[in-house]
Amino acid sequence: MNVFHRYTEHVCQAVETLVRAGAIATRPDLARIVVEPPREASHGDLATNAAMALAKDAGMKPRDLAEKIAAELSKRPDVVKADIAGPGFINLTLDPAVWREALSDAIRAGADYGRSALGANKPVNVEYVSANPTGPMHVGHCRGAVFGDALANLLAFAGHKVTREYYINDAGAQVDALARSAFLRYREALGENIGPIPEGLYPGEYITDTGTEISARYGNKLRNQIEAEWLPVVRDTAIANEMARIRSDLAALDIKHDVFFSERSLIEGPVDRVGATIDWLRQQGHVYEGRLPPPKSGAVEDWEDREQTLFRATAFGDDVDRPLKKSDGSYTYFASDIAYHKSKFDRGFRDMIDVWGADHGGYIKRMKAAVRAVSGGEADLDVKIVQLVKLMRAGVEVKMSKRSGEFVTLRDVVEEVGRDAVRFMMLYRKNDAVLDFDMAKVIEQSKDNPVFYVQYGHARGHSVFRNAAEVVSGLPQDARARADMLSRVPLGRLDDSAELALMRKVALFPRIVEAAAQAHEPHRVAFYLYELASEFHAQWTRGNAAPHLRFIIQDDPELTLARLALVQGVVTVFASGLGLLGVGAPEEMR
RNA sequence: GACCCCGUAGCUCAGCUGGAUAGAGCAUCAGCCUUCUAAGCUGAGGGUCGCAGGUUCGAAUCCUGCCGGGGUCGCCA
Repeated sequence: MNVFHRYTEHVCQAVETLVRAGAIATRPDLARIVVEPPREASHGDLATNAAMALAKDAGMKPRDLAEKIAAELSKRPDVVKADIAGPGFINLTLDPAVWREALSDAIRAGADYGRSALGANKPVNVEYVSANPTGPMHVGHCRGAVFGDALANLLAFAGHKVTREYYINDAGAQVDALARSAFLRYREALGENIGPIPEGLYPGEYITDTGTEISARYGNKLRNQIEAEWLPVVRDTAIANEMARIRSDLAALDIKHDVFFSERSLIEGPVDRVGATIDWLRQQGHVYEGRLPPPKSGAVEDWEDREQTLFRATAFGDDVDRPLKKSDGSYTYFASDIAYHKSKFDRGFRDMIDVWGADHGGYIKRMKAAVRAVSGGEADLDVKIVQLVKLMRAGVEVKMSKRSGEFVTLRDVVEEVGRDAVRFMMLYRKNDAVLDFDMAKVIEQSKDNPVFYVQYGHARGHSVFRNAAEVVSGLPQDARARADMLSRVPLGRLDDSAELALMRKVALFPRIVEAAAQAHEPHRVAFYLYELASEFHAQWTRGNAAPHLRFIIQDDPELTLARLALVQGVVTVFASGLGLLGVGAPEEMR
């Protein structure tokens, strides 16, 4: 159990004791109690808002209540001091042994340090990427991919049973356009001059592969067929090829999925699950035939007022009811998506997270409404929007144009700057804020580059281990053996204030993991790691001017061992935290 | 016109779901290398948290209304 949980319990116990003794008249609700690091280090080790949070329930003034709780907490042998400050904060100064023990615990836990049971093994479905299989992934897809992947890592680490899912949009007009584009390339492969690719089709060169493949497999056979005959054949091959390309792009970024879910399978499987879902909703009274007011955008020329099949989204918080069928009788994208989310519910997910690009923001309300409807209010959908990425090179924006097919692919970026830089920088920003991604800056080996700065912290720790072998003769080479040894060394000599601060920072990691998982915000881990790196580098450099603060003290193996334990704790957190982000933790910078 | 995001130091951004004197990096200025890698560190200056109300012991954080920037509003996905 982490330090913060433990002291939250101690505070609760103190309050319970006071209630039993009659010092507090009414039993307050303890859930609001927070134990956190104080704003300023000078305030002590931990701070709690307990007195302020409970004052109202207890019918007491915050500071009066604080006095009593503080007095109770002072009785603990590990509490050196319990001060009251400001409006009623209780600041605890702890015996440093608490932090030393926390450090030993961290080392002992190793790769599992920070792992939490918060999720109670509850299933959660995280859907991310879900790019159309109509072409290579471009940088725009990158952020959602990395975000979703890191969020899934984080939730798993925080004790959820995570399923990572990709929804393949392999039905609808876009993949038909892909098929037509591939058919042109097929004719081209057979020697025909196809001229320019018509408007509405995909001009990308990449489709020639599929054209060549089809010509090799079918020869002239498809050429004289009518579209209804060749289209499904060409489409299947084209989609398979594009999905293979996407999977390979994802692999380059180390993005993983457990389930690739085909939209087409919902419609063309053994049963029409979209139709079944609509029928089911109709039985529940959530689908009806009706008319809609025209769109407000004013840009719709072919608007046609007609009676159509509508989902009663307004009953679940949306602004208007939403169509489920197009005029040609086929399902709208939304209809499929409802069936898809119903499938998630039927597969046992009560917690769903969808990661979407900023351009889909207007779709959130209706999807949440749909999930409410198909789950009878039992399931919760959180939609995380990742904002645009502005691609830069040395401060100059890299312009991309969809029309000319001139866009920077995900693969280009990964090849230019590396997986680690892409992943870290995509996470070094809140998901709903626009992100500038400078390809020149992220490969810079300097403190201005957060990726490097954090990785260097990890490498620097290992550099200490390499150098320490001369002073500590018995220091094991093997990482596990070393950690095992360091988890047992006496830490009493770690008494420098900066060393204690580092120990506190290490002890904070589990709390960061839980908060980030709860908020669905992996960027918090990235920022935390940056702060940890900052403190670690600072402590290192202090050793320049003050040699007695160096990690390795030539004639003092005992002190050296204690400090190596501190380094081990820091390194453990770097490795663990970077692992959550899917960023490598190198032992040497080259 | 409606809905969604954003607005915090000159710049780029955090701010732990309502707590203390609002933080970090860059930039500026003043310092630190015969070292456990200076690929780094220390210190200083710099803010009416877009504006105006409200909720309460307490608001950058929650509510309402404005202002500015971006996105979306199609039988595209």
